[in-house]
Amino acid sequence: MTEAPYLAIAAELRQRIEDGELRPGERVPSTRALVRDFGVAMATATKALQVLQQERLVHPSPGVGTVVGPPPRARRPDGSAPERRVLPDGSLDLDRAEVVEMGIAIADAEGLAALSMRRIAAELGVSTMALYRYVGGKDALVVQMVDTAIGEFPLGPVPAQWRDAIAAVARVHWAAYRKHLWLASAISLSRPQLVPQLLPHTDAVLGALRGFEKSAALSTMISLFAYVRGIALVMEAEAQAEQDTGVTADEWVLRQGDQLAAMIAAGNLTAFGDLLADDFDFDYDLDKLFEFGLGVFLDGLSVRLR
Amino acid sequence: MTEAPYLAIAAELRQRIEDGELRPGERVPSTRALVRDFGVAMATATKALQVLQQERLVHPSPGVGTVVGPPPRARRPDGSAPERRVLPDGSLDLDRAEVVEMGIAIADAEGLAALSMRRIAAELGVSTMALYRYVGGKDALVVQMVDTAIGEFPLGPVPAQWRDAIAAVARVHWAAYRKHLWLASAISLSRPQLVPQLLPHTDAVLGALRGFEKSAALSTMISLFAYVRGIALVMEAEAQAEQDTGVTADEWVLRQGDQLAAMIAAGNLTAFGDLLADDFDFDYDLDKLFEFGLGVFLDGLSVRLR
DNA sequence: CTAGTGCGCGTACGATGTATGCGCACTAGT
DNA sequence: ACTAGTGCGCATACATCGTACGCGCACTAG
Repeated sequence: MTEAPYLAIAAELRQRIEDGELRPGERVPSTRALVRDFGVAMATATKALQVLQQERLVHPSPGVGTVVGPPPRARRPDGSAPERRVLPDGSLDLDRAEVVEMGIAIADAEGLAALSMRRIAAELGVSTMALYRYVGGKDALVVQMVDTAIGEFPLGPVPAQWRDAIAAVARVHWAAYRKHLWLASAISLSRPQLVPQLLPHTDAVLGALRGFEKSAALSTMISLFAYVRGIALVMEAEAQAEQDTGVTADEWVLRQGDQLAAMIAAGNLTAFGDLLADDFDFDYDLDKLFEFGLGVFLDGLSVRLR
Repeated sequence: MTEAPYLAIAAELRQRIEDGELRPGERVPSTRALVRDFGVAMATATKALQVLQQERLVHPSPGVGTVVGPPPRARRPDGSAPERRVLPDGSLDLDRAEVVEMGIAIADAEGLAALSMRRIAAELGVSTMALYRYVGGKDALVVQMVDTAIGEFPLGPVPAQWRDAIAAVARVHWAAYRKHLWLASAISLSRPQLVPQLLPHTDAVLGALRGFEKSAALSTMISLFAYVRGIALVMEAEAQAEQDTGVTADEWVLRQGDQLAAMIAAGNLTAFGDLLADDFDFDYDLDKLFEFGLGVFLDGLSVRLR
């Protein structure tokens, strides 16, 4: 799930193209040639070429082979759309969007753990492997999901005051996490892939802090996002636990109360004991919690950045 | 991996014991009886009884059955330790510790993704299923790993000043995350299970904030831990990516630079562009980053809590 | 000695992500 | 018109996972 067999072939071909060894118009080795030369299977070679195609470095020319260079403007043979449409430029974004949307829908409803390629395929009424024509793999799919999920929450006009601006970005982030509970862990799981829709957010924060030292601005941004995601993860864990066990946090405390009390007594955890002693009822409102932490962070920034 | 088949049986029996329907000294249904009555397999019944045994609600009496009540003081038949020792009280903590240690070792070296029951078993030179006698399942194992990993970092004396106290706890946490890169995501993944070794930490924070409003103290604690884990996740992602791809963050920026620049240009992300424009070199030191954010947070608390 | 117990672990099941290979529609060249 | 060769699409199959299952064993009470 984290390996890369066909990517090596793609990389090699890409190198050859960039070095000018393969010039535009020339034919890149056919899938069968790749099969022979690299000792791999047909589909692996196909996938390698597919990668380069998505990068628009090459394009297939039926009956000829795969040639170097971007695809020509599509000739629309008119009509004959095979149920699922293909965009004018030959890319397959429309179907990809469908797959990604379905992924998001499943993850929203049942969490990232319930997200499987088979599940998506079944839900869309297509075969499992058909998905791989649109998304490249599960990891890539998740990155796409993250990107479009964040894209649902555009920034809007950013306030002039740096403090308000930062708060606005943080709240947008929070809103996204709140709607898509899986988002927080998905962002951390997917390697530091480029998430284009995230760039305006980082830009807004950096812009708001333009007056300050650069390293401080960068540190601030990372800290801020780390904090927001941290709280979001708390929220996700709570939601998942409740879904899995059917027990809310309050009920859990009630049920585990004895064990907890015993441990508190055993470890003479006085402060903890005090907290539970008087019937103090902490309402587990994560929105308030988030705003509290955000306020603290911003106050701290005011001090630090003068 | 997240279901509970044998636990239902355990719960039912526990209920019967607590209700007094099964009194101390009486025999709980034998494994074979459970197999018959619940329509499950032998091992499932065995596991159910094992659960109650670990809770010390029942104990096995060879040749008789499993009887209600805590186990008697062990008779040591002396010698005859079958290679792997068993503790005097009959528990199996020693071997469990071995399993947990091995899990930690693997996760430390290759990340949580590389952690599998088979792998642990192979590394220990035992059969896979033998592990289940000591740890109950992978989820439980991970919780154990988290607990002992945190346990490696005891608190020591907590400073008197609330600010210093909180900082001390946060730094201990950070040290733990730093040594065990998998810890941050493991804590979030494992359900809100009780992690005993964590209690002193929360207690220390709550104790330091005793003077303040209770809900504020609790919010502060959660926010603090969320922040620390958030930064730790950034660190983990970076480490994982580097291990998987063999590319450091700096190299990545260099390599992806073009793509990034294109996106910046396309989205007119001016602030971002400025940052990359002059050859500003952000040294990606996560320790400094962590301290920066911690400082901000503490400054903010000073303001908020007066 | 026997009948019954719990224990330990080898085997096997049902998931997963995805590499593999086959049949097909298609086109360029003859 | 025909053939040889292409890329495409998907059904099949594999490796890996967590762990439920069931068998054989050592043991003890009667």
